[in-house]
Amino acid sequence: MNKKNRVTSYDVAHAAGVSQSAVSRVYRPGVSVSKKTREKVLKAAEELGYKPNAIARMLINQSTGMIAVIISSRANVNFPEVLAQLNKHIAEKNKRVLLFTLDDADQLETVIEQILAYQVDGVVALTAHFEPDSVTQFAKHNIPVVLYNRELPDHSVSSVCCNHDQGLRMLVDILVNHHHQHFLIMAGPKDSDVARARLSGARNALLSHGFTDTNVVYGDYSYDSARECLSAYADKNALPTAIICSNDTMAIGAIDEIRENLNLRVPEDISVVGFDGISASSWHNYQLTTVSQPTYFMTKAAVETLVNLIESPDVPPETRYWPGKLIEGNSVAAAPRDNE
Amino acid sequence: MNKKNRVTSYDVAHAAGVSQSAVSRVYRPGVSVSKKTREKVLKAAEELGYKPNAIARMLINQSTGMIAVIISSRANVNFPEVLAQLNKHIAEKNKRVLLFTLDDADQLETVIEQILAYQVDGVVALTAHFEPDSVTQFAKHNIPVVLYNRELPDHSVSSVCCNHDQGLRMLVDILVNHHHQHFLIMAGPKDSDVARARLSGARNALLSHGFTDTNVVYGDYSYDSARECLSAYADKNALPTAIICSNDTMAIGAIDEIRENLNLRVPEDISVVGFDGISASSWHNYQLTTVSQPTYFMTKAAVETLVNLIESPDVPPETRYWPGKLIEGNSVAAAPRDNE
DNA sequence: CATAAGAATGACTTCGAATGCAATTATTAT
DNA sequence: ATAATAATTGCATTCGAAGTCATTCTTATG
Repeated sequence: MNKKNRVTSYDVAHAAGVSQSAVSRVYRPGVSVSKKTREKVLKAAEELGYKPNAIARMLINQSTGMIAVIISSRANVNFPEVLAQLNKHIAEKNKRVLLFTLDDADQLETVIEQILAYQVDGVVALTAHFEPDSVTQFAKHNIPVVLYNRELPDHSVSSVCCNHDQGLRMLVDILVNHHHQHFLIMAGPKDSDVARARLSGARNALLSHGFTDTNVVYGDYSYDSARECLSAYADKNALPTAIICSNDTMAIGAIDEIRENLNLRVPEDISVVGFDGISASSWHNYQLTTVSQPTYFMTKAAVETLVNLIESPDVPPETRYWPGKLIEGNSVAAAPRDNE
Repeated sequence: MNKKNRVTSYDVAHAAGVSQSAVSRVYRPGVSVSKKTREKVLKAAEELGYKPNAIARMLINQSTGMIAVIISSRANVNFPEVLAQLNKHIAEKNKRVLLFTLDDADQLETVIEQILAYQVDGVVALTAHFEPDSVTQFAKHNIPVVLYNRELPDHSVSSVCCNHDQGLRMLVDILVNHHHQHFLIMAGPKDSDVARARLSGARNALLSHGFTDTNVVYGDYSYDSARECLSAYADKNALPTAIICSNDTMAIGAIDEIRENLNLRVPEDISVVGFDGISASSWHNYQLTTVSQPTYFMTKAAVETLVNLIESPDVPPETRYWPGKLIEGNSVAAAPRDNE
């Protein structure tokens, strides 16, 4: 035993009267050891409280079994769920999550250094502040990367994304079917990839119905920002009959602002749609029409893609899109007549 | 370079024309190296893309710089915030989070084995399924543990907890000051420590005002469960004038149920209080009177206590309580008169 | 200029488990 | 019983960085 009184394979070997190799072999599956030795070793290990040292094992195996997950703490609402599910899927692959937070660009270098130092088997990036250059760094060190809800322009890195275009098309179709013609897009922060994807999804969908130049206001995904920017917009513009919000939290903020300060009704006067399918979206007062991301499948796909890359580094990068699921609430109604 | 084409200190040493020891010294602070050698080494390292291997360093240093954080995925709502902040504070101490999920008791052994194998420097446990025996196992291996919002009966392990008793006393005092006399406690799941602490806090506070035998219904912290159990309760019992909910999500559920199905007003007919201070609690329709946990300080304290224990293992276990912060909303009003 | 004191350097060993190889033992066939 | 084969076992080495120790090179001082 050493100073930290850790029990090593040598201690067990000594106690069991066998060699260190024998002890090691008992803990490696598929290696031939006689019942007798195995029992002696396990008995001694039990008595001494021996647990194989994963660090030493990593060094010799050239594989740590650790996956770096990079998140930004100011991420959108469904991140806890995503993280928990990622963790679960990674655990099922018998690997572990090493967590890194990346809040602004100047931490980038430090975080990457650390990830490289820890010799992780792979990286899942859930963060916006992650430039193409960074990805290259990992590539240089042969560390597979999967982006979550983010894609690079050249698709040189594997990604798993929700199909925001398709989701927004479903929402816009519903609004158009309800004869809406005057829209407002409430977008998320400009530096978020997801927000950008949803904004362009909304624009594309509207365009395909012939609506050009729809007005856009920018919030920061929060309830308060939604109320503020809608209030500011209402001061200077004619109100739309339908608001397309880039997430549910802002949609809820918009609904409250419409009802409390604009003194109008939802959905009778203004229809509102969101995105994400957070639990609050189904609460009595809101009952949002929204689209939920298939988080379970997306996280599962991300982990599978990554593990695949770890096992076969030559698999080319793939981008997997998952369709959102429409949740029809009660926040959309027929557009009020223009001449009312 | 080896098969994974990792660059080692030997490669750098060779390229720089110095010994491996020299390279190592360049990366250890406070060791004497001449400017000349340092420059040669850094130049070679830069060219080769050398990053010190943290795994090898761990092995020789007998310290991994990793903190195991154990969470249960079905944890309460503010877990993402807690996890993000924990991670931040841990990163500031120049350590890393290794994440483990513990959803039910039968995973306990596996998770503990893995944590021990990974030679983490310490453990932060945010989970209910964590028996006193488990803690003993870590003690046996000299791994410091800090419990978050959980304490052992014998206080043999350090804990950082929100003072739920004090928080509920503030809430109950407000209700009593508003002349309420008929209460209902809506408690969280029976197997959650936090839920138990809040239940007993509510009972104690009521008792101190002379109210005994307050009725209790049990939800699972969710919106739907709140609506269901309140609805079931209302079918068979006289309604209280005040409902004390063990978290904000249930308080919101209770409010919606009161308004939508019991056709009563909040706060005029029934007052409702919550706990947690989630962002939805301040939304227009709810404006809950609630108590928020000082998450920032609690997570900071947890990390500091743990790091302390890592550096000085003989520090005795301490339990630190943090007071909740009262948020006065608009969900409490004077109790309606009995003879109304 | 000689010498002591100090700084810088490299050879070698350590951390703990895994594995190729050679030696040994057990098993099977003859 | 004996040879032939297979199954175990232990020795020695490996993974990559860090630290001990002895040695060499500087620099300052009398």
